[in-house]
Formats: sequence, C-alpha cells, structure tokens
Amino acid sequence: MTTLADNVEQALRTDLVNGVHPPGGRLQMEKLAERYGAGMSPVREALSRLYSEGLVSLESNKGFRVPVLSREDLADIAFARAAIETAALRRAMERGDMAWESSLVSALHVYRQTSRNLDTSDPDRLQAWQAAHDQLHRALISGSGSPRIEKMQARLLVQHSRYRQLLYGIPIDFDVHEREHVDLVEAVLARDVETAVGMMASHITITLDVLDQWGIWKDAG
Amino acid sequence: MTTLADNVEQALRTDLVNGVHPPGGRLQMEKLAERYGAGMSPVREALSRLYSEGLVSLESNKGFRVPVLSREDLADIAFARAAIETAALRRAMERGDMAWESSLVSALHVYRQTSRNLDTSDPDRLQAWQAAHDQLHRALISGSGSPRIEKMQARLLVQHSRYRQLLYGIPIDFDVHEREHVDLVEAVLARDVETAVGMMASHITITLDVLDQWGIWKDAG
DNA sequence: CCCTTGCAGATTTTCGAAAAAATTATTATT
DNA sequence: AATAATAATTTTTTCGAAAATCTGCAAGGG
Repeated sequence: MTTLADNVEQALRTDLVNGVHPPGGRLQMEKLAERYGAGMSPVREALSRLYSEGLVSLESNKGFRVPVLSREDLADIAFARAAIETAALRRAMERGDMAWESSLVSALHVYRQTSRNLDTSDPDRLQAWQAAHDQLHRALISGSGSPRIEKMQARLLVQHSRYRQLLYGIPIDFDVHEREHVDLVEAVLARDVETAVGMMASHITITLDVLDQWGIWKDAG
Repeated sequence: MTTLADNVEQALRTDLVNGVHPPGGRLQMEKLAERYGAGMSPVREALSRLYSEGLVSLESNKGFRVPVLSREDLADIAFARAAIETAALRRAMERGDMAWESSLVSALHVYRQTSRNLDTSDPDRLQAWQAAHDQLHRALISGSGSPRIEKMQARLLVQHSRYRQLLYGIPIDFDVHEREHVDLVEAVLARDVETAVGMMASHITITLDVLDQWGIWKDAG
C-alpha cells in the first residue's frame, strides 16, 4: 500500500507540470496541505523529494517555490537530455534485444495513433499525446539497461514538460514532428548508430528552436 | 542560517559514504534521531532528500535502508558517469575560458600534492586525497556551464565514493593513478578533444577494473 | 505437520501544536 | 519625512504523541 506522502508527491508533480502552481510563485505549506487533503508532514516530505528531483526550489527558512521558466533553463535541460539520451541510445543499440525492439515498435504505434488529427484544444487528447511521446523516448533508451540513466531521463522529461505549456497557442506541425520520430525509430531498428544518435541529438533541441522562432522569451528569460 | 534538516542531511551523507551505516542495513528513525540530535521530522526530511538523490532506498511503510553494494550497481554508476562526464568535458573544452583552465590547474596541483607519499592507513590524508580527487573531476567539467550536469556528476561521485571502502586493503598504485589525471589534464588544456574524452571514459571504469581484478564480488554481487 | 489466523510489540507514518524564523506593520527618533 | 527600532503577524520548521502498518510468534484448525 502506498503512503500519503507518495500520493501527494505524484499529485504535486502533475500539478507542477500542468502549471497549476504558477512558476516563480510560493508553495505554502498550509494551502498545499488543504489542497491535497493531508497534514503538513506528508506535504513536506513530498516537497523534499521534489526538491532533490529539481521540480521545486527551496531556500532555508523561506519555504518552497516553483522554479521560474527561462530560455537558459530549457537549454540546460536540452543539453542534459542530449548527453544522457544519446549515450543511452548508443548502448541500447549495442545490447538491445528483441523485447526492446518490440516495446519500441509498440510505443511508436501508440504515439502515431495519438498524433493523428491532433488539435491542441482538446486537453484529453493532448495529454494522451504527451504521455505517448514521453513513453516513446523512454522506450528508446530502455534497452540500455541502466537504472540511473533511465531515472535521470525520466526526471528531465518531467522538467521539460513544464515548458510545453509555452507551446500552446503556437501552431505546431505535428506531421513533421511525427516524421522525426518515425525516421529515428527506423534508424534505430536498422542499428544505424551514428544516424540515430545524430537524429536524437537534433530532435531534443526542437522545443527550444520553436520557442526561439516565435520569440517567447520577451521578459528577460 | 541553515536548518536542522540541512545539517542532518549533510551528516547522514558523510556517514553513508564512510560506511557508518552498513550497506543493506535499516535506517531506523529513532536511532538516527538520537545519533544526530534532532527529532524525527528533520531526520525524515533529510532521508527523503537522500532518497531522491539515490543514497538511500525507501519502501512504503517499511522505512529507509542503506542500498547494498554490488558489481552491477558500480557498473551502472560508471556508465552514467561516463555518459555525463564525457559529454560535459566535450562542451567544457569547446567553451571553457581562462578561469576554467585556471581552476583546473589549481585542482590538479592540490590533487598531486595530496597524492605524494600517500598511505591508505592515515584517514585524514586519505580523506584529503579523496576530496582533492573529486574536486579535480568537478573542475574538469565546470567549464560546461550546465548546472544540471554538474549536479548529476556530484551525486554520482558521492555514490561512487561508497565503493572506495572496498578498495582499502588492496595495494593501489597511486603513481599510475596520478599519471592518468596528469595526462588527462594535459590533453584537456591542449584542447585535444578526442584524446581527452577517451582518457576520461577509460579512467572512469578503473575502480570497477581494480575490484574485478582482486575478486571482491564473492558474495553474489 | 503445515497452514492460516489473531494478537502483542515494534516501527513507520501522520497529525496538531509549539518553537523559531521571517515578514509586515507600527511607533519612535532625528 | 526618512530611517531605525520594535512589536505584531504570518509562515516555516520542529517536536511529541497518536494512528496506521508491519513483524514475529503462538494458538487453533485442516
């Protein structure tokens, strides 16, 4: 059975990703305790974990805050993701077995299905598409057999997804995005290491590129 | 001013690295609270952070434990380190400035001094050598300008250092070890990227190699 | 004899309130 | 009127105990 702190942690993570708590704002114990229907102890424990995870910031005796979004920060996430995911993909392509390939094909299929005729105004389908996209990225490196790398990637994906909010309102070409992944998986299954790694690296910076192109960082970000 | 939980966190981290709490053993709230002179709340907060950091494990309603040491786990740490430190070193060598080079030379000097006539039976000097060694590795990638990569590396170094205990009792050739670092820094300062990255990658697995060579993993590790 | 069931003790988890620290408001002083 | 000092308020942090959960053992039934 799960503990109360576990539930609060998960609920908080979801809310932080969905922008329920505005970036830069304070996370007050009392209000959070009320919102998540728990005492201060489990809430504090959840926040402490999320702090080490990089999803909230903490200043001694001043409490927790939601980290601000900035171009610099997103660029850092992209760099870290590129470092981790390319290294992991290399290894996955060296040692990945049939089960890995199978999960990869499966994840790609779900992703493609959720991509079909997607419009960003339907929250449920958007949510499903995001989940499928992240799942595909996890599947890609799951063949590496490195628990630490997988955990790091998962955390970076969560942090990255905070920035997806900024993408709404921008017309995104999902066909191009889908083709990138299809081509990537194709190269991976063909065990064409250099091509696949190169595609992965360039794909990871796509969010940053798009946001740059639309001049999102007006406010000193 | 720092908080009680901060102090306990740091004390616990040090103790875990030094093997004060034996791997595989339980970390009981009451005993920890007494040892660190604090109530259960700060202790639990410290443990929660260390859990997200990967230094302790947690099973719901069963409390915290010290993760066991195993060959598989050390190999994972080495792989993750290689992925992170090589990528970071690449970037540091691209964009690192004079200040970075300076800190690098400085860290190398301290490391070499603490290496001189080192014997593993003097805890203080051993401690200083370890600190200097880790500092050198941090300095190497500090030029990358990526907060996330630096934090990940720092955590992996802490986790790695739990395994250093296994090295005591084994005669280590510190001269060879020292030369590895000297050569690495030389290649880095010469901005010879491929050579430096290659040396870094092979150096990181040295602990694993040495422990393998001496057959440390008798007990199903 | 083995397997379930129920209880006692130990331990983790959570709560509610006290203590400590920071923030805001107020008063005093130059 | 501006600054410093002090008081009041809010919020974080910590404590001590209650509640929930787990563990080991013994009794009862198949």
